[in-house]
Formats: sequence, structure tokens, C-alpha cells
Amino acid sequence: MFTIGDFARHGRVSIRMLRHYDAIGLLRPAQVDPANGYRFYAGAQLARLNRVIALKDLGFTLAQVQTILDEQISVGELRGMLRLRRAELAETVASAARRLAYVEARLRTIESEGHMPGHDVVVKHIDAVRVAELTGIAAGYSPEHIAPVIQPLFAQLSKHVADAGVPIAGPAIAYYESSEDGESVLVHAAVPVAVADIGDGIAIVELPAFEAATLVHRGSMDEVMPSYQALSAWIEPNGYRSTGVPRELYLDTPDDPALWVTELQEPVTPA
Amino acid sequence: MFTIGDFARHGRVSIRMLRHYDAIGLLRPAQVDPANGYRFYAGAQLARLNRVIALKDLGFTLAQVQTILDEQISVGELRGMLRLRRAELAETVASAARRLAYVEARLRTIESEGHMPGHDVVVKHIDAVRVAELTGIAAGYSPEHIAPVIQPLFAQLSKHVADAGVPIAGPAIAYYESSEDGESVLVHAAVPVAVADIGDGIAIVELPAFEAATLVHRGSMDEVMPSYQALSAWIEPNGYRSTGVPRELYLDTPDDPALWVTELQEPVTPA
DNA sequence: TTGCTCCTCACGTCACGTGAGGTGGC
DNA sequence: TTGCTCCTCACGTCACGTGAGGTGGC
Repeated sequence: MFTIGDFARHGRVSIRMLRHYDAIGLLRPAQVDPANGYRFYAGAQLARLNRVIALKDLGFTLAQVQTILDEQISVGELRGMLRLRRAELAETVASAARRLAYVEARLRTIESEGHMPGHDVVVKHIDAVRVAELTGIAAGYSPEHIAPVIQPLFAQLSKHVADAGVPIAGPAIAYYESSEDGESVLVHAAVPVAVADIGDGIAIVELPAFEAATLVHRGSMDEVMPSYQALSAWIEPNGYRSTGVPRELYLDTPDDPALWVTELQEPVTPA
Repeated sequence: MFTIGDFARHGRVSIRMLRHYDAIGLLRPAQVDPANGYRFYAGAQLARLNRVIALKDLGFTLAQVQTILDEQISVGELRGMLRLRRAELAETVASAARRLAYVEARLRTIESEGHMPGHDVVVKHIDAVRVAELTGIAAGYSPEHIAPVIQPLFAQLSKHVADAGVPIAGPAIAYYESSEDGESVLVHAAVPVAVADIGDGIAIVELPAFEAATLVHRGSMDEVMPSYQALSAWIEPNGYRSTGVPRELYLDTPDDPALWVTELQEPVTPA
């Protein structure tokens, strides 16, 4: 018979753990002194303790260990649990490796630029959304080409939507595509709505859901290029690939354009 | 201004998380209605939320995120934190990969043998221990050779130790080495003691600490070979290498040898 | 009036670590 | 008598999830 201290030493666990395993019924001492509550363990109980430790090392919770040890689980069930664990562990490895890649990308940025990046890219799911939209044509992607086209589009769109008495269901959205001849840019100005038709030559479109690397741009859209460049530069070193057309979400558009807040959304897929 | 629900939707976090970040002061809403406590967030606060999420994704705790965002941490300090995180994440990856290897070794055993392994190997640290010991010579490692040598050694040893009035400080230990000519086996019978000398031709030896793959053998030492084989078979597929001489720890030695409990300790090193 | 959204507690999670306060045998 | 080991509560951990119970605007 071992005292709890000796048994803990041989088993390389803490006394507290043995008390805990006693409390939850996972490993009861072979004997308990009724006078003072002292626990005594038999040498053979080290085998049980080892089973507990081994299963814990596989990453099972104590409740699962309990089930495996006491509830006469079948080989098939055990195999199922192990396969599930294998999948969970593979996911743990993958996600830790991904975080590690993030950290290393950050460290590289700091080493090369000498300061913390001022922006933070977050990858997230963007839901599908129904919008009312107007489309125009610009000669290029730069702000000088886009601004004179998109501003009247939004003015016209919001007037029409307001006139139709349709409530706007969220921040305005812009997105851009190259035209078929590749010479010009299709500029889309859109606002979320909950109706199926709004008339007046305004299209109702279902924008698809997607995964996006996003970055919050603060300031005028005339100065959006560095933010887009930072977003693009983030994508590859962090293990993603760009796919498709970016969107802009106008989160806050006060009168002073220098105070605008825009979310840039670049569709990505894990590379 | 966004309600908490809208802000949560755009930020892809739960409402509960925003309330929690408010409670701990990590992200306070831009405005709170004093009448009903409703929280309102500015679009620009999405930038702060993104910083929180990005740092959380690097694996920092919220307290660390707090420090990084608010306490004007220097680039050097941040780099230090990132390097520490990198090391922690590397360790996470390694340990998850190790667990994964354990799980896969188990699955292979189950697939090939059709049942759960009946023994559980645990790798643990064995402390250095001072022992009183007697040494004999046997013709080989098999139980038939060892038993007739070791039994009288232990009888003689325990008699001498008892006669000397020295208390035995733990379970008896046996270990074996090949003799120099390689033709025979040195058999060591030892018991832990706390004294520096015991006279009577009994050696006091400091057995070194080591890392061991261990397995609890139940039953007579005449039947120990399958347990040793199971222990040896475990080592390589689980990423270890054997190093040095195994030990036996006699945890429980009642009169009936069939009820003996022994821990087999095989020194290992990560391979 | 019915939903919907918002609010504030407050418990539960998981496997123990860490005191606090006290007892029994050498 | 002094250490040492043992005991039983019971709080704390971390980042929220999940009710319970209630309120205010469309």
C-alpha cells in the first residue's frame, strides 16, 4: 500500500490530481482510513493510473477516459473515438501552424519596416446580400477615374431608393469589374434592400457570399491605394490567394471625406 | 452608429463577445444610451475590433491584447512577445503532432491486432535514488537464469539492511548489465536507503535519474518477457529510442508471485 | 398586440493549482 | 515540541455560451 504522496511520486502526478480522480470516480484509492480519511493505493493501481495518463496524453477529456475505461466500450467504438481524435489533432496541428505563420509574417514585417503594421487584416465570411444597384463606366481603377463616376451613381441611387420608400438595410457597397473588352471598368454602386423590385431602371442583384481578407480604411477614398496595397501584400505571406473582385463597404460617410471609414474586402481562398 | 447586433454582424463576432470586451475595457462602445444602457458603436471602431481579432488569432490572451493595444508597447517589447509566442506555438505544433503520432500508433495496433492494447506505456522521469545493493552473476537475461540468482540476493540484502536497523525508503529495484566479456549478466538487487554506509560488503550506490518508457507488469516475473516485448515494441513507433539498461521496480510483492506488480522502466530519449 | 432587439445578472465550462485552516503520527 | 504528511473546503483560471427574467421601440 502506498500513501497518496508515495503513489503520486511513483506515478509522476500531483497529489491534487489523485484527489481529483478520486472525487470524479476515475481512480478510487484501494483503501480509505475511516478514522482520518487517509487514502491508500495498491501497487496494481499504477496500471490504472497509467491507462488514465496514456489516454489523457492522446488528448481525451477525463470524461472520455472514464467512458473508455469503465463502460466496456467496443473496439469499433474505440476506433471511432480514436479517428475523431486523430481528425481533431490534425486540425489542432494545422491551426497552430497557421498561427505560427501569422506570427512569423508579423515578425518579418517588424524586422523589415522597424515598426508595428498600422493596419490589421482579418479574414472573415461575408454573407450574401440583396442590393439595389446602378452601374457606370470608368476609364481605370485609380481614384481619379472612379470618384467622378461613383459619386453621381450613389446620389442618383439613394434618391431613387428614398423616393420609392424602400428602407436601406445596411452600409452602401461598391465593387468594380473589368469590362469585357478589358479597356474600361464597370463601377457598381449598391445599397442593401429587402425588396424584389424597385423599378426605375435600378437593378436588384444578389451579391454572393464569400470569404474575404478585410481591412478597415480610414480617410478619403482618394487615398485608398496604400490600404489596398497593404491588403494585397498581406494575402500571400499569410497563406491565401486572391480570387475575384474586391468590394468596398462604406461603414461611415460623414460630410468630411477625410473622416470616412471603409472596409475593403478582397475575396480569398486558402492557398 | 451601429447597434450591438449590427456591429457584431459586420465584425463577425458574437454579441456576447462585444459585451465581454466592453466589460473588461478592451473595446468600449462609442456611445451608451444612459436611459436603457443600449450600446452604440462607430464604424471606425471596426478597426479596433480587427486589431483585437488579429492579435487573438496570433494566440495572445485578451490581457496581452489589452497591453499591446493600450500600453504603448515599444517595438522591441512587441518583438519579444511575438518571439515568445512563436516559441509557444512551435511547442503547441510539436506536442499536437506527438499526440497525433500516439493516436496513429494506437489505431495501427487496433487495426492489426483487432483489440485494444492491454497495457499502457507511459514515459516519465525517474528520479535519482540512493540504494543499498548486492550484485550477482547470471548466465543470461531470461527469467530462468535471473530468478535463481536474484532471489537469494534480495533475501540476503533485506536481512542485512534490517539487521543494520536502516529503514527501507521505497520499493525494491533490480537492474541488469552485460558483463565485460559479454558472456554473462550482472544482476543488481537494490533497495532505497537514506544512509551513506551500511557495511557488511553491501554497496551504497547512487542510481542516476533518467527518462523512461514504463509499463506495469502484473504477475510472476517468470512471465515478464511478453511485457518487456510490448514495452520495446512501443518505443520506436511512438518516436523514442532505447538508451541504456532497464530497471524493475517491485511495487507489490505478496507471497503469491502471481499477484506481483512490477514496473518495467526502459530508458529512452526522443528520437 | 406580437416579434425583435436590447439589457443585466449569474451559472457553467475543464482540470486541476493554490491557499486557508486544521489534524495525526514520528 | 517541531516537521512532515495528510485532510476538507472553496476560490481562481479563460473567454465567453447559455439561460433567466425583464424592458423598449416598431
